[in-house]
Amino acid sequence: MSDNSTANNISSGTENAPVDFIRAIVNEDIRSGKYKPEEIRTRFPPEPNGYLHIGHAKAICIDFGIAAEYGGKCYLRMDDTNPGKEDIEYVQAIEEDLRWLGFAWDGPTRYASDYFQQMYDYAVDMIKLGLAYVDEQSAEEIRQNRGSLTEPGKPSPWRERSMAESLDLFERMRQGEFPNGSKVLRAKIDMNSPNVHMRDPVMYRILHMEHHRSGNQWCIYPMYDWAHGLEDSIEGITHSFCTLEFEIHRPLYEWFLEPLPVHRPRQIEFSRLNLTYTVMSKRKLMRLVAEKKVSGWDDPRMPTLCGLRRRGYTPEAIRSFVQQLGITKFSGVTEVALLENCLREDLNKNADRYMAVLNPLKVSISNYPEGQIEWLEALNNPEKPELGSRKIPFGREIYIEQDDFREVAPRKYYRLSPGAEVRLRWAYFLTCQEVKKDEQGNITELVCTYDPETRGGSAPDGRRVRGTIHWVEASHAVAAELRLYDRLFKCENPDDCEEGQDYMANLNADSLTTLRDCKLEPALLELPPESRVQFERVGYFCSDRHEHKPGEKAVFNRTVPLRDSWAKIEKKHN
RNA sequence: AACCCCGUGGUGUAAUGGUAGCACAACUGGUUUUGGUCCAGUUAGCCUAGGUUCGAGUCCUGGCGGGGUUGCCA
Repeated sequence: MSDNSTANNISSGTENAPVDFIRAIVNEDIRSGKYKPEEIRTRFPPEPNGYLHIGHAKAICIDFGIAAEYGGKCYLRMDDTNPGKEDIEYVQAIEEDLRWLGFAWDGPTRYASDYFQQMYDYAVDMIKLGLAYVDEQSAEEIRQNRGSLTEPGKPSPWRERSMAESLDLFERMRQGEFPNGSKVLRAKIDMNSPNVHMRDPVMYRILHMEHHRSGNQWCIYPMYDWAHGLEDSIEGITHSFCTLEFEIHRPLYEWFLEPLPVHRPRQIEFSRLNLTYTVMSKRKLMRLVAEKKVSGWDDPRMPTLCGLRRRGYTPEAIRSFVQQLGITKFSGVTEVALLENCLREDLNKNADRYMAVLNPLKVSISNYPEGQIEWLEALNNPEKPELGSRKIPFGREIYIEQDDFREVAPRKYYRLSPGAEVRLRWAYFLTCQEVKKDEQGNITELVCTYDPETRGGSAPDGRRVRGTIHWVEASHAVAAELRLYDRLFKCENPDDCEEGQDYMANLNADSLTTLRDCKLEPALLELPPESRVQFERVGYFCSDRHEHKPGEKAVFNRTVPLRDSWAKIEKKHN
C-alpha cells in the first residue's frame, strides 16, 4: 500500500492544543521510558457491520492523530469476529471513508480473523492453565445463572470438569462435532464478582456459519472480550483507545492477557461524541435507511461520513471539529452548531463564490439595449483575491430572488421595492419602476431601469446603496435542481419523545426541500461532481456526487446556509 | 437496586494546590460591493456539605445529580 506510506501529518491540529488526559498518559509512558515515541502503536478497530459516522471520526482522529504526533503507527483492523453480522461491503466503505477523511493506516488492512488460529492456541493454553472450561448449559441457563446486578451468579455444573475433558471438548467444538449453541468455552473467573462481565464470560461460541474472509475454516468464533485484547497484543498496540462503555470490560481485558506470555497494551476509555439533533447508533441509523426515511447511508442528512461528504462537508472541517471537542470522560452532548461553525470556517476560506437564484423572479431592464450581452468580471473569492476572477454574462432580462423584492418594504429592508435602488452584485445599480401581476395578483415580472454609470457596482457620483442582491442573466441561465437540507430531527434530543413513541416520531418533515426551477450562472454547470461552492448571499452548496453531470445536468446539495441576520431582524419584529 | 465512571457559563472544554481562561451559542456596536466574512464589546460558570491546607475547581469523606454495565453483539 504505497499510498498509505505517507505520514498522517495532516494532524488533528494539535500544535497549540491543551494536553488531554490521554496524551498525558502517553507522555508519561514516554517520560518513564516505558516506550520510545516512535514505538507508540494505536489502532482503529471497526466492526465491518455498518458505515462510519461522525462519532467514529472522533475515535479515528484520536487513534491516528496521537500515533502520528509521536511518530508512531496506527493500524486499521477489522474486528470481524461475528460472521453473522459482518460483510465485505462494509470493509470497503470503511476504507474509503477513512481515506477521504485524510488518514492513512500503516501497512495493509488487518483482520481479527487472521488471528483466529493464535487465539485458538491461546484458548487451549487457558484451559491448560485451569482458567477456562467447556460449558454445556444452554444460553438461557447461562443467562439465568449469571445472576443479576444485585444477586451473585451460580456456578455451572460443568465448571469443575477436568482440564482433559475441556481440552477434548474444545477441540471437538472446533472440529464441528456439535451444533450451534450446544457448548461454549468459558473463562473461569468469579461468579460472585460485582462486575457481571467477570462472571465466567463466554470466550467462544459455536457458529456454523461462513465467514466473509475465513470462509468455512472455523465454526467456533471468539467473543469480543477474549478476542480484542489479543488482537491488540498480537499487533503490539501500546495504547488501546475505546469509548466509555468498555470501561467495565477493562478488568477482563487485563485478566485475559495476564496469564499469557504476551505483550500487554493499555486500554484507555474516553467519552463518545453525541450531537444535538442527531442519532448516532448504528441500529438507529440502519432503521432510517431500512424504513426509507432517508435515501440511503449516504443521504446528505445522515451523520455518516459518506452522508456528510455528499452533503458537502470537508474532511478538514470534520478534523477541526474533533480537535475542538477535546477528549474527556464526561458524557455530554455537543451542539451541532460547533460542527457547522467549523464547516463555515473552512468553506468561507476555500469555496469559490457563484451566483444562483433559488426562487426566480424575472426582471426586465427597460433601458438596457435589447439583445445585448456583456461579460462582467466577478471575484471568485473575496477572501482570497489571488484566486482570480471569472466573467459572468449580463443582459436585458435577468432573474433575481423572489425574497429580494417586496411591494411594501418593511423597516430596515434594504432590498428591491418599487422606486428603490439596489446594487446587482458585480453589475449595476437597479431601480424598480413597475410591478407586473397576473389575474390572481401574483407578481410575475418587474420592470426596472439600470444606471449605466455604475458598471461594476460603484457610482461615480459617490452615491451609495444599502442593498446588494444576486442575479442571473436569463438567456445564459442554467436550469438546476437544488436540494435544501435541514436537520433530520426537529428536536435537540431525538430520543426525548412521548410515551410509546421513539425517535422516529421526532423526524423533521421539512428536512429536505427540492427546488427544480433554479437559475444558475453558466459556469456552475461545468463543475465536476463534489465541487464545493458558495452561492453568494444564500449558502454553501456541493454538486452531487452521483447526479450532477458536468455540461448536462446541474444538481447541487445545500451544505449549510450562510448566517442570515436579516431573518433574525425580521423574526424579532414580527 | 449493586458495581464502575463522571460533575467548571446555555454547549464543548482549559487551569505544577496560588488572579477561573478559550471556543461555540446568544446579545450590542463597527467595517463591508455577500444582511456573509472580519473587528470590538456584553451577558453568563467551579453540583452540594464538611474536612486537610497559609491557600482547594484541583486532595479526602458524605450527599445529590448524570452516564455505563445484567448478549453465545462489538
